Amino acid sequence: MILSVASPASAVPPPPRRATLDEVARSAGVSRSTASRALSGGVASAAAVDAVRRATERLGFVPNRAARGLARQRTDAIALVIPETPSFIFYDPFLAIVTSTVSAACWKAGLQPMMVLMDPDDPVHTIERFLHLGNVDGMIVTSFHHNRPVEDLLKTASLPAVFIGRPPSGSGFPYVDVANRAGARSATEHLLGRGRRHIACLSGSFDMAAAVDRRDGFWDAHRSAGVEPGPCLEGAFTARSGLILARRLLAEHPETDAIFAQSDALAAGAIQALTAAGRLVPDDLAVVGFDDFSTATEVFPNLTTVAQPVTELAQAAADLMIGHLETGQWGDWPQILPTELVVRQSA
Amino acid sequence: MILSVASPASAVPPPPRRATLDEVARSAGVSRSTASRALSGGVASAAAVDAVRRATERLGFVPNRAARGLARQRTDAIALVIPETPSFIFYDPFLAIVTSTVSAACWKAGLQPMMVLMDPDDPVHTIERFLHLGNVDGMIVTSFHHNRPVEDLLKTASLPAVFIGRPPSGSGFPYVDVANRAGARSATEHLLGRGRRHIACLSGSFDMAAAVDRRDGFWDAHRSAGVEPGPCLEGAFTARSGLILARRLLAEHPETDAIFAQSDALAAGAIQALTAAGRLVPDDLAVVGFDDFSTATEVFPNLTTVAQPVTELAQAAADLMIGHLETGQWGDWPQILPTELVVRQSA
DNA sequence: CTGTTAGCGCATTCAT
DNA sequence: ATGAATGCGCTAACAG
Repeated sequence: MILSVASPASAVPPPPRRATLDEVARSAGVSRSTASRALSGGVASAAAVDAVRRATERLGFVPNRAARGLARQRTDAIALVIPETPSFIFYDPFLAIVTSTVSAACWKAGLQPMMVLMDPDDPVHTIERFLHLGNVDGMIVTSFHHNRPVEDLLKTASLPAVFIGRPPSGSGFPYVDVANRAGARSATEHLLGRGRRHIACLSGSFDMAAAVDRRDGFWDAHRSAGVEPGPCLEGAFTARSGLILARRLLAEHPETDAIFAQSDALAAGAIQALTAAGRLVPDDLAVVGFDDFSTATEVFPNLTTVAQPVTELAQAAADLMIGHLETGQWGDWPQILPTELVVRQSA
Repeated sequence: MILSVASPASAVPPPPRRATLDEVARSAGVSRSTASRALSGGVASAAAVDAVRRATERLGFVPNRAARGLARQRTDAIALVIPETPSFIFYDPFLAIVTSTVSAACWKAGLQPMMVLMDPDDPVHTIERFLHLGNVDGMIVTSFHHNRPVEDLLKTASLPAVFIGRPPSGSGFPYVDVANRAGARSATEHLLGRGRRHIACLSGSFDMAAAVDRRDGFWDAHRSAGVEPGPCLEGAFTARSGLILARRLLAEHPETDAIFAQSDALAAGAIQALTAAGRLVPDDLAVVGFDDFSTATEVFPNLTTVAQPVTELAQAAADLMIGHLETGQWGDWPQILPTELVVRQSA
């Protein structure tokens, strides 16, 4: 009786040590190499494959990643590099979508995604060491700001890399992007089509390619229409920035009758400033955003905005990377995905 | 000449193969084990440490993670498990903050964070195999819905785990959480203090502990004040849900003069519905949210809301996990972090 | 304090 | 088609 108290049947779980390939092989009555082949699709008799498969299930075998990596000289892991200060990452739906999409794609392909947050101001020593052969097989870089040290670091990593968003020209990195310029142009044309003639542009930081491209699209539309473009105010892609820039705009350019904001967050901030100043949207000032994230339908009035296919973008980047890892070749790039103007209430 | 064309000096980059510990040791004139100790802080003479350090820099040595993991029987990686459908993850600032905070904390501690997105509806076979000894040393679980299969899966993983947010009662997992109940209570009390007597609650799904706790706090405040609580409508923590629930509320409970929304997104959706219906916020209906994410200051009127310290929460979870990995012991838990009511315009 | 000796778990030659 | 042998790069006893 005492014994059963000291060690009831349910008290001692089976030792948590995992089964090894060796044990599977023995249990299946084959050699380790045969077991290895059977599991990884090498040559093996049907009988062997079956026996190994059953032993695998019986023992709950799951291959050890480190061991496999050591032997195969690859990690089956890829880094998702985001050179951005954490405080921004928090509030950026773009990065959230990219992160989860890339993650899902990697898992599906048997790769492990690793998020590498990389504060540009930090001593990036840890990450520098990490981004080297032996830790990951490749990297996907997004939210890249023009920044020489970081660019050099990525280059010396001598790892296959693909960028989400146009990389610094001449860097030669494969990349995918959305049609920022065309999208901005269509947004601006929409405004012009509604008879607006004093359109301002609220821009993200010009150290990012997206901000530059969208500004150029804004200018393109004006040039084609023969209309003088309004001012282009540079800030960040945030609501706070939108608030501040819009206030400045009202003060310095009171004739403005429309705003092209380079992000939904910028637009939301701008609308807030306008509303607070007693201006009606879209009557007094029309506003169009860029992104079509959830903010677009959370603000009032709902945002007319340029929808960008972020999920597809991230998927394309992942596919490019995965393809390269599997074939050693790069697929077609750059892939430029189309945007679409979504007309709601704000313009 | 032909030879030089076939292999110009600049065409063949130095073999990208990394230096190994062996080479470092040889270059430093010591044995491999001494080099190993010197690098990982074991016993070694100052001279040896110095020689190894220099050789390391000279050769650009970076230790191979897989090899180290194999030898030490630990991976120095932890999983951040998010059992949530991707479509939701996209738009949840809570998860974004948790993700980046946990990531940063892990990197700092020399651990590699791995985001494990886990669609509850998927055949989770891949992940099931992943969450086992040999792939990660532990896991941090967040955004947990009551879901038996997933709970069982996490348990059978027999991995150290810590939850962000109260886990299913009786599960025994260490966890950290915010004071949801007290926070909801203070929000409701604020509304009562402004003379509101018909307060409704817009709730997230009750399969999440946070929704239940916040509802209880809503009731607590009413009970203490001797006021009959208004209806509690269940939905999700999203803006879309807020829109729908608020419409229903207006139709079914027209006497309502205030809303406690269990998230900022819910509040934003509700405000939109109210505005569309011609109700003034906060005059006709006061609204208070929960979270204090960026939405709170992006909507108009700005949200009075219960701020929750998500960064600290995530940090606490990471610390708990890291501490366990280092000492084998669990630190104090549960840690319940305080919330704070932030009064703005909406109530 | 240091070098020698064994593995860690798996993939992959090479024979058979 | 299969098994035996070898090695991936590192850590951890173990003697010295």
